[in-house]
Amino acid sequence: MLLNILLLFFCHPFLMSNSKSISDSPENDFAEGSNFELNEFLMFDDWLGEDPASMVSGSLTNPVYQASEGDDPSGGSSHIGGHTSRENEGLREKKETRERVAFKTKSEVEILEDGFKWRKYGKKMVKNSPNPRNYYRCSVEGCPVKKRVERDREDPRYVITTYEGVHNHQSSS
DNA sequence: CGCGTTTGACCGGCGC
DNA sequence: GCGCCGGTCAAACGCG
Repeated sequence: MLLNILLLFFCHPFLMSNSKSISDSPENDFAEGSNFELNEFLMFDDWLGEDPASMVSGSLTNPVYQASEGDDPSGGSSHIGGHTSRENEGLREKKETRERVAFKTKSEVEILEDGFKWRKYGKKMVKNSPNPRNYYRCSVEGCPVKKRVERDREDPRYVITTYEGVHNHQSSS
């Protein structure tokens, strides 16, 4: 688990800068683990078109994304337990913003300070969850990074933060 | 006045 | 084709 974290941080520079900025800033009280603790995290590299259940890294057994589609009676459940449209992977060629990382943290607040400036651009109520989902974009002009923040469906104490893309600049704070 | 948030509209993909 | 659903836009608004 720890090896996974180190390896992933090593592979993703923007994650390294995130963790560094958290530990460097003394005003972040949750950096010491008082009311903020990183319980679990999921790592997706080139996530699109993959079965999320197969992407859950090593020792993680909590199916975050499976829970989000568990009991949809309206036929909305699709790619988790049901069919997998793997044949589309061949034709799938998307843009560069493919890397996705999902963190599941235990926090009372949803605004997790990670060293970057974010601008909210959307909010949605998702199906199967009473909690809204917030969409943020990196404030730096030209930076393609987005993130979405939502509360866990069945554990409102947890916050799921999903980063998408790689910063093309230094952290700003 | 500049920048961020809010919030309903809009849009594209997908299943029926 | 229609409607649902997740994601994004953008105008209005708020705040320093």
